[in-house]
Amino acid sequence: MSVTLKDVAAAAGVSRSTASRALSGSSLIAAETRALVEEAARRLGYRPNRAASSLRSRQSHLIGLVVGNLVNASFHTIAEVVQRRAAAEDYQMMLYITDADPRREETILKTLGEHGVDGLILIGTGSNAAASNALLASGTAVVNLIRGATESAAPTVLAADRDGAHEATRHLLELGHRRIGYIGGPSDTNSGRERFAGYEQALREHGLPIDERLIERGPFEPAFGSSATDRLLRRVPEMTALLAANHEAVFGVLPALAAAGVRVPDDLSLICYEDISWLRWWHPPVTVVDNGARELGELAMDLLLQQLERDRGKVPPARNGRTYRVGAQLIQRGSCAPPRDQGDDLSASRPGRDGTR
Amino acid sequence: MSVTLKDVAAAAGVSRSTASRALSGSSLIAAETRALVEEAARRLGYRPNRAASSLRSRQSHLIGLVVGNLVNASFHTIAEVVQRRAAAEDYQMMLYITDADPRREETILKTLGEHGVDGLILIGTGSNAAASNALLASGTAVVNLIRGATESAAPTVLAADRDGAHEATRHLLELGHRRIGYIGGPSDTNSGRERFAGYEQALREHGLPIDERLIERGPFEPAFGSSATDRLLRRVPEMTALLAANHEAVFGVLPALAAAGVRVPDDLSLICYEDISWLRWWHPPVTVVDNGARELGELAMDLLLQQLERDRGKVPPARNGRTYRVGAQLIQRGSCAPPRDQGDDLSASRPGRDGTR
DNA sequence: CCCGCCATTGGGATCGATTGCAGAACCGGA
DNA sequence: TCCGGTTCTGCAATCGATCCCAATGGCGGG
Repeated sequence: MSVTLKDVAAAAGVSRSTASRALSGSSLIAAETRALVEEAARRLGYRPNRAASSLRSRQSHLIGLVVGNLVNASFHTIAEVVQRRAAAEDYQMMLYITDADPRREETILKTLGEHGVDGLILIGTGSNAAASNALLASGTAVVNLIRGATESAAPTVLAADRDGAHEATRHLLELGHRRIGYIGGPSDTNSGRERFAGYEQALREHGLPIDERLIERGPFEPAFGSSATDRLLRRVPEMTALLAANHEAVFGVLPALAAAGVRVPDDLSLICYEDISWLRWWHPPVTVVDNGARELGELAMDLLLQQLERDRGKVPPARNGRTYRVGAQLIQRGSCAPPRDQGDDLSASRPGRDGTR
Repeated sequence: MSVTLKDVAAAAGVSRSTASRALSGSSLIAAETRALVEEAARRLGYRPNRAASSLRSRQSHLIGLVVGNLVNASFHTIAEVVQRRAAAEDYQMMLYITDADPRREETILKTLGEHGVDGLILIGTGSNAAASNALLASGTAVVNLIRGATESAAPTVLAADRDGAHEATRHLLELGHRRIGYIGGPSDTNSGRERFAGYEQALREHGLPIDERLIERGPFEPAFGSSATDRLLRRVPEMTALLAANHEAVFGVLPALAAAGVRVPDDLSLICYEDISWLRWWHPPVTVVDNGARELGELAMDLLLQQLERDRGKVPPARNGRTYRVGAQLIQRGSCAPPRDQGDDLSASRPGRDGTR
């Protein structure tokens, strides 16, 4: 029913092989023949049949992106970047959502195999190294992103979570803060562990003890951010700064602070993790640690395209599980200030706003 | 290199045709033969080659989802729903991002054709009805979502934007508000027009005039929300309620209100459009109009699967461009209250918080 | 003037699964 | 025992593009 290569060949008065070569940019073809075929293809509105093409050539021109969810700002930024890059290189992106469920992830990896994706970017649960290695072995390009799996043979792109948290904490310390609250993710996650380590390290470097009362770690949910904030405020009223290193929790932290009448940065300096566009519209604009979602996506695509290139050249080199890091960046805005005088009476200064309308 | 149907057939001691029929759930096959083949397939770890399958059967088991971006909460909710449903029905989802650029959209629609997607859900720019109709004609199932294209022959699923804005406005009117501000999207968009119409209608039904000074319409950006809020507060200090019907602008409206020291709902009642999970964690929890993103996605998938089913049954019935609406829902939380006494002196009552906690 | 090389082109097999059609096996009834 | 019918199975063609291999034609050098 639709126009096939055979039709184009007939219209151009050449054979199918010649037509194929002309359109696939092969070098062993006369320039004028190519022009002839291209013209015929255009005239007939020829659209190649990808199924046939990938059946024969074993290249699907499909890449898969597996993410935990799309709500997380970093994830959908990455999805946008990957889709854009893929399209530019004539690859199509199939998107999969695991909900952080290893079983769903496993199913997805199998399906990906069936469809013969050429490449795969995996923001994984970390528990399916075997399945992803199987794909690698069968010739699929694989890149792990954000969450590394130790036994994976594929390259891994990680955020510099430890550095980011370290830098943020140090910034607060250098402003003079000594009682710095921490709201983070669970310790069985990569980012939860690393960011906490950065916070700890910075304190230690300043010779400060780790005060458990200043620390709240819990699930990636707004509700947790809200309750954690309340607990911190109640437990340690003399806290002068807060590092909110759990992205989802930030949505609960901000309103909880507002509800408690805490003024930022007058009463409390605040740094949030992961840059979400609207945090710059906050009042005051919030200082954040940008984990570089865009760059993470770009680097992962670079590595994937490299592998893809190599596979086409049929030079499968020593695969390695090298790890790359994308640096974090502290973006200073208006939510941090030196702590006020310690002797200050909190309750006296809180009720009034400073009135700048 | 990998296991093919031929291998399975050999292992089970049957022909390729029989093996194929056994695995594809054909009815003309003996139960025990099927069991035999299935067992062999499992044992060998057979994974069908989708490219070959779709070449022959003309079914790609691929569906496309085209969205403008992934930042908008409704869009990524829809992406999640569609992906989930698709996976359950053994379809794979390819995701495309247009950035609301009609030219990109056109390219994407063509590519979708090449890959022979079985179906397509299009949150379009509205300007490529021709291309999508071409797909429809070539046997691809198509559903338009959120943004309708008048000349499209495919069914369309829309949000009840007019009703939603109408209900929200009426709610404010019934609480006693008379000066209700409106921040909305540009009038060349579907939602921008419809929501404004709902606002207008409600006012008219209450015999109130449309006051241009209370109205701000602009781009889907946080920055616009912020500046629009400032302008409204300055221009009409006696405004007692605000309907923020521009989703992206909400991110600017909330901080702008906080910055201006406006208390919600004491000084101003507030309703936002589109339910974003963390608005319930706001202080106070924000009353919203839920446009039903989840239901929009579900209904679009239902319609798509229906078409897909029909195509398999080879009963292409009268295609029609019927339009469906998913009702909006007012979710009342804590950001609305009756207006305070008109004679009240605003400046006198503002400094103190009402002291809870 | 003939030979051989290079640059192109065409023929036809091939990728792996699906499917129309023909035929085998089996059943019961006459 | 034979026949018609039903149920299941196998053969072989097919989908559309790719690519190995052989063939063609032109041209320069010996």
